[in-house]
Amino acid sequence: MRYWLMKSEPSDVSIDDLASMPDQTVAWYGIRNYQARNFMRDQMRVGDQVFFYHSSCEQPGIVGIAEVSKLAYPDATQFDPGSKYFDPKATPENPRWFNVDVRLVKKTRLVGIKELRGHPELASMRTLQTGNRLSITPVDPAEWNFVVGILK
DNA sequence: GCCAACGTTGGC
DNA sequence: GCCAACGTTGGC
Repeated sequence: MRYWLMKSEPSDVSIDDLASMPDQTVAWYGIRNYQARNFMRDQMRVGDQVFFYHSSCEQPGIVGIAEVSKLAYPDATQFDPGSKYFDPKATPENPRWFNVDVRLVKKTRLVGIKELRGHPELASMRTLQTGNRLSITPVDPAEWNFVVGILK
């Protein structure tokens, strides 16, 4: 089993939005970065554990734990001309973008980016590196366990 | 709103 | 295949 960190803008889908979804599950649509897509399409498996992270907001940080509940499948928004995620180069026969489904495991306290950066144990966490622009990043088991430890 | 960082695009 | 221009991300 792998561990991941997935960023979402709370103005788009917040942890509370996720909690109120049917089955507390959401399709992780709208990823238009190849590396992030490849993580979902090639590496994510049902049961993988995910830190749900709020980005581009007043208090960026980890706000919950979720899990992959469905393997990657074509992202429906790429075929929708009315969507801002529409991709004219994608066809149902040749989809370009994929997403997994993610289900809430539990909300946690907010562990802000500043707090995360304050722990030397997390110094090499992908998402904390300057210039990191990936919205989906792998998390080392040691990092995962450390963060779970400070959540309490 | 600023801006550093970096991915993508497209002309050559 | 190079690389300049452009767009986007995301913390501050």
